[in-house]
Amino acid sequence: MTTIHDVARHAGVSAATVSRVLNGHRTVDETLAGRVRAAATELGYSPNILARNLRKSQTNLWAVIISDVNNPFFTSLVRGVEDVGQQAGYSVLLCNSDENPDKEASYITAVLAQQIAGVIISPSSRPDNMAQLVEGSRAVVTIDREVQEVETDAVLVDNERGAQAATAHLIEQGYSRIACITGPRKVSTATSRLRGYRQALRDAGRTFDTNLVRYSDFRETGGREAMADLLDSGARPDAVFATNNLMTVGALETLAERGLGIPDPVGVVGFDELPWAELVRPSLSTVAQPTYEVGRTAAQLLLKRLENPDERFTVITLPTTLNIRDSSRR
Amino acid sequence: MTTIHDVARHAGVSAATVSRVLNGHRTVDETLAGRVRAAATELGYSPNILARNLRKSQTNLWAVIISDVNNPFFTSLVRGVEDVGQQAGYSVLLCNSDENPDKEASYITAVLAQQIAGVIISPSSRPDNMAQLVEGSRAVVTIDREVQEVETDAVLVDNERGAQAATAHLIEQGYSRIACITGPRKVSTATSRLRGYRQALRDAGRTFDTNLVRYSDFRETGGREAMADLLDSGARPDAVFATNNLMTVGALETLAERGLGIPDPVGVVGFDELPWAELVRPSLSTVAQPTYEVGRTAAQLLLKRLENPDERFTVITLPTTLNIRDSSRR
DNA sequence: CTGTTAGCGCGTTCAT
DNA sequence: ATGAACGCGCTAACAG
Repeated sequence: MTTIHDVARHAGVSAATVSRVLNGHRTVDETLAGRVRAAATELGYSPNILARNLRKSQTNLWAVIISDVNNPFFTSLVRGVEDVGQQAGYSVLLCNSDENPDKEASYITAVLAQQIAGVIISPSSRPDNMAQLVEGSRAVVTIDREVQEVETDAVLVDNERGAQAATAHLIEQGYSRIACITGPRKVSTATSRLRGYRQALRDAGRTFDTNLVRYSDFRETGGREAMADLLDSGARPDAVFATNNLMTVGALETLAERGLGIPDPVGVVGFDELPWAELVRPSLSTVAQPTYEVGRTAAQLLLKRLENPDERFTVITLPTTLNIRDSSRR
Repeated sequence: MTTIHDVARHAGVSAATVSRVLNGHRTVDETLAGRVRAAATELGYSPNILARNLRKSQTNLWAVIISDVNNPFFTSLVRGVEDVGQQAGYSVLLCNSDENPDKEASYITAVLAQQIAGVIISPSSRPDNMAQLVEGSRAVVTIDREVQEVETDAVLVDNERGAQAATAHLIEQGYSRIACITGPRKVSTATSRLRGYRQALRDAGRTFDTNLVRYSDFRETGGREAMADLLDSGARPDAVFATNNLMTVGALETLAERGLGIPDPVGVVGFDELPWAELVRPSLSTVAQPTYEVGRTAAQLLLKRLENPDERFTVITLPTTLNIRDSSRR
């Protein structure tokens, strides 16, 4: 392994000068700099990242803490992050919190111990985790979900408006008893989307009926059970708006089991795109999020924050798109 | 930040002793060890991983280099790796080579520079990348695809037998002109699965017709185009076996566009499970791989290799399962 | 069994 | 503008 000293000796300068050249400090004479660069390539020198990390008390790593790697929403997002990070010389650590605040907490501890340069997180329901992360980390960008208690840069999507559009569309198609399966009460995406649903009902002069609302867990099983409960409870829904992709899948499964047709007698719109929404029969209407863009944007915010730690926080809200397909069209 | 010296002073011992206690070297007197542990917790000491990394010339990181983060096959696998790695104190870096050997090469360089402890890789078609990785890295486990030129621990699935079962099933359902859409000629999964297809035809006394075979790229678009080409070429397939999930999706899209019914007039079986194969209509027959298990097993092999670098290489082949659903049953 | 000593390779003072 | 010297925090070799 060739070190900075080998290069220095070979170029006839000091190690300090080599370091300066290699880090682009422009206070070095051009001829010397040339000699250093020549020596470096000749010896096949590449810097020891571990030594640099220790010296700077910082890695060139980013962490992305998400709640489910198997959810295509997150993988596409991770890819956006990775493309930007890679470009800027960062590697991306993937942390899968599994919607479990304890697992999240343990990842946060690990991230702090590793002296990760920047963190992108879709926070779980426990605000003190976030507080600890923000406290101990130099750069944090929140994605997907808002956390009231802690201020950070953030990239969100317009959940309320998306949910409203979805619900309004169901109303406009003539559905009258529209149910909503939403996520945990403490997760902002669940409440925003529920708010949008409620707003659409209000706009149409409908009453908001809590019998038609279920709080679930953003998972497939949860969606399945919520749908079953809606059907069994006497609420008699003729349409359902599910506030994430996995719960939509669960709801579809229940409807299929019960032999209920889609879009008649029951219409369905989901939040989040499914990867092969066109292949599902009937094809599935969804509120699509710009997932890759969310990742890219978050990564760009992270880069900015690392360059300029004292700037004011930025919150970017990206729009959703309503994709009307067969499951809600009658 | 409290260091090992602070703890040493507080416990009235030397820094070396503290280090020994914290790393479980059992040559320390129990009373001293107790004092050290007490001092450590009292001071809220946590070791500086960056310093340890430099000293040991090794990180506590694993890298997983895969060809497509958006493919559910890989995300489930990554999760298996992560669950094991996390347990053993490793964090997992996700590297997305995108089926692009250049991207793969650049990740390999990065991995070597970072002094990553262990690497799990689904290799692209360029063997010298693998050679370089194995040369410079202390522990490498190959997954999914074989590489002839380089020997490593490996976790594979029984591709040939899986493909054979799928094809035999189509034959048994009475399909007579069974096409195969497979992957790149240089990727072992593509050739093994093609071999299984061929074997099943031979077993049934059918002739192998190259007009019914297409080499594609394991992607959705590739599958779509290959299917279109099969239909347009005059090969008149009445069934198709596609050798990965994304190409299966592509093939289904083409069939839908052309208004061709499934399973009649065209039967379909895919390799790899689709996340919501049951929701696709008609539901999709597949050869399922134990993806999570592949990840777990690879991670366990990696742990073993790190503990015992000089053992002989292990190659584990896991079985597949044929899930017969509606797309191939007539 | 424990303490002393000596780096790991780098970036950054502080002199010159 | 350049070099000498120092230390980031830890672990491993050696000595006792």
